[in-house]
Amino acid sequence: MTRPQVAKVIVDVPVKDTDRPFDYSIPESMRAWIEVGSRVGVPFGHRTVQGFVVALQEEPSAAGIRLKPIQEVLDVVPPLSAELVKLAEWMSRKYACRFITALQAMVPTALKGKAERYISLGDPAEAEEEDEYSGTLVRIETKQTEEARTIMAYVAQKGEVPALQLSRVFQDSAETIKAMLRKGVLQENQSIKDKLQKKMLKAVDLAVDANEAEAALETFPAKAQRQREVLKFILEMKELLPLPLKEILASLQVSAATVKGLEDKGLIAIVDQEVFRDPYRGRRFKPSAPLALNDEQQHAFERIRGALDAFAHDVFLLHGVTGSGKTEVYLQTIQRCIEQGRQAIVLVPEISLTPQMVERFKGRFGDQVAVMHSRLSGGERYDEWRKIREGKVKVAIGARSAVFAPFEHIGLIIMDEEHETSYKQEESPKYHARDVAIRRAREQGAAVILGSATPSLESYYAARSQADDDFAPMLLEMKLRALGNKLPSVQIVDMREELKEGNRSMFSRPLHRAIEVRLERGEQMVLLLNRRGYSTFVMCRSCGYVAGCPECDISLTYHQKSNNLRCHYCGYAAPAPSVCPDCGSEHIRYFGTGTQRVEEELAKLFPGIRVIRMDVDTTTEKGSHEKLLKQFRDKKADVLLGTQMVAKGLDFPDVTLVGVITADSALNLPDFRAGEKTFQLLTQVAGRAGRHQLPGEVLIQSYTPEHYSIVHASGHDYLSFVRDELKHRRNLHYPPYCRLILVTMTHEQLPLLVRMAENMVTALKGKAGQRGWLGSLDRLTSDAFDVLGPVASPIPRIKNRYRFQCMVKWRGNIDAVGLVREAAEQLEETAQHQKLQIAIDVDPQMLM
DNA sequence: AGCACGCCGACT
DNA sequence: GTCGGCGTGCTC
Repeated sequence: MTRPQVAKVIVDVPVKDTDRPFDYSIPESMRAWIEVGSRVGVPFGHRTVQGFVVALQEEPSAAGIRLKPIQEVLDVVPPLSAELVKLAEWMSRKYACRFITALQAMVPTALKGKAERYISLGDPAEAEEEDEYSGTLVRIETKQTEEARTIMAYVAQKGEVPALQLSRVFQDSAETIKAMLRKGVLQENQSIKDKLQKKMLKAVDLAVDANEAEAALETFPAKAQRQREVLKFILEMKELLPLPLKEILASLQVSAATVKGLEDKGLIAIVDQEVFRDPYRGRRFKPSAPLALNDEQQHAFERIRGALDAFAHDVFLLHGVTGSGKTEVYLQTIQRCIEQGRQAIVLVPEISLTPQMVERFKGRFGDQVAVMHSRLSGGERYDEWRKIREGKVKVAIGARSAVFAPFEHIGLIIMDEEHETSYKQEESPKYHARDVAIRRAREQGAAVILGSATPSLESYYAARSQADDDFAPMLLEMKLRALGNKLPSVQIVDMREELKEGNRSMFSRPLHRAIEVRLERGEQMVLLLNRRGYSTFVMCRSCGYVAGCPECDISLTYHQKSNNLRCHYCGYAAPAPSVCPDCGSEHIRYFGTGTQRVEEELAKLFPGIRVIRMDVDTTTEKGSHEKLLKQFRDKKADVLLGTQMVAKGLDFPDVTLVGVITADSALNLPDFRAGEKTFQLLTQVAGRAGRHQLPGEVLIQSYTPEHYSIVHASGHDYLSFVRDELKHRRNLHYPPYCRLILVTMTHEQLPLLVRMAENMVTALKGKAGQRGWLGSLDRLTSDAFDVLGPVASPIPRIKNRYRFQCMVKWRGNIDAVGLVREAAEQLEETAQHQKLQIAIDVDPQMLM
């Protein structure tokens, strides 16, 4: 039998020089365990690092070079499959990131092991040998000294001591320890240690077969009746073996010694069993049967089922108004997928991964569902992940990273709220889960559903034009609400008029009146504060001083709870000043309409009003988000007040009013998607009203009520919005009419950075020119490549590093990312010693 | 990234 | 004369 002898390993050293496979020999003992996707510990330079096997070879490639052997295999089941390794490789090209960065993004952080050093006694034979080579320096009589003897005794007793521990215990003996290591009296070895350990539980299993145990019951000695009871119990529960020891002790009120007695008789075995920390353990979910589908749902379902049955990798864009019953379509297609023996992934934006959502999936599919939450602890998340890897579940539901769920046979990937920006990861690998999902599905013959009431312009345009071979989703429309009720009426309130009429409050008269009415009727309401672009910064009204971060050019945010000012970017914190540090004036004030201020205002205007505030301040604690929503559902409050997070996916039957305090605070941001964001947010939040029997009303307060985003949102008119927005995008050459790559360069020294940034633009243009791509986007050429900038980044300095950026706009069938990467590497080469950092963001969502 | 090797200042 | 500063070079 020929087994591969060489493994190609990507090591966990995320820099350019090591971003390639390294070859290792596979020791005989490991050959049966190592696969593509295995996580291994390998000697690398002067240390041990973690790595992933990305390829295997039967024979050593070139003769001559002797390979180091793999030191250890870190998991029994490889955490990645060949399919995922391939996907990671694709990601590293598509998003210009290191291979290892992509691989690491696919496994839970619990599996990011680091080497730990251990000290043990050296092999005596080798110690002698070593002595031959050691110079006069180490010729201290190690074995003779009292100190050395104590250390050796300590190590001998423990067998293996973490190096750190040894150096702490014998702080003053550093020299002796070093000498002992050199002599070989002690030896150091490194081993990769995971961040988390599997939780183990003592469990009981039969050691003999059931019949034999039954027989033993008959002949049990009279004085061991307790043991007999235990054995009987175990036999009764034999379907559930192994049983946790704790349960047996509790159910039968016996001591561990009794059970131990059975083990001594050889009838049962006490084993260590891995515990899956189930965050939903003990919670019961109301089972739900498939609901009847209306015509539109049925049509969508049948189209998708057709793709599933044909094992086609079709992509569907399911455009359904809020409340049109997209989730039921998801559930029934997943059902179909499971029936086929395949697995499904459901991606949801982090903030809509609410208990409501989880409940619907758990209710339908029970414990076949694994949930991946950002608020799970590392261990919990690892356990959910293992359920997937080990085939214990059929459905994975989670945020962005769930797209990497390690299933073997994926049939369906669903992305709910497809337009959400949280699908784009802002740290490296800066991937978009939509693109990864489509790529993965294509390789696997799986179907994809992108669902939204407000699809992103990119997706909608691709579906409409059917131009792009890579991504041309089929459009499925659902225009009616599933329960037959109408979309809520939306009224826009012109806040300029309010001001003219002398109303300086943050509540317009219509909104004020509407709140009053709800309070009288005992109905509930949702108030949205669109705080994007707003923050509670501190400004002096006398001199205009604004409190800013000393290391990042950004204003500090005021936090009421701790009464301090904090920097969003670097974490800098300072106490909030009571007088202006610049001019000494006392007229220093906190600006920006925070949710706290709205809450205070509500309390003042409507005495006795019960408000639940949901924002970053009130939802940091684990489970607080759920708790607040449950309180609101239980009618413990009249108002749910919050930022974006109240707009998404919630479904409360008694909400009849949705108020948007300021619709346009995001419109003026320097972001070409500002209009789209505003439209989406308004549409989503409007959809929270009147979802059930009671009719809903939506009030949108705005200072720019004529803006097409606001007008079309109030009319529930997605198509008109798209028409206007596309016009806008075409004129300004923005996606979907081209694609973007944002290149951000940072350096401590500004003049140097500026020079480098200019070099970058020159290099990009030069390379594009050589390839004949350089062309103005105005011309209707199919291939185009243009570079804008360099300019200072919107946040020009972070953590004392200046930031400059340039923007590549391109389209056509060209490898634009490859070119950018090439230019970046070339620049890093020439500026190697100058600490220039270059970050490439492909298809950026945030331009700030 | 780390870790070792290597070549110049402040100390016993 | 050494200890150690961190520049720079390599990792199958």
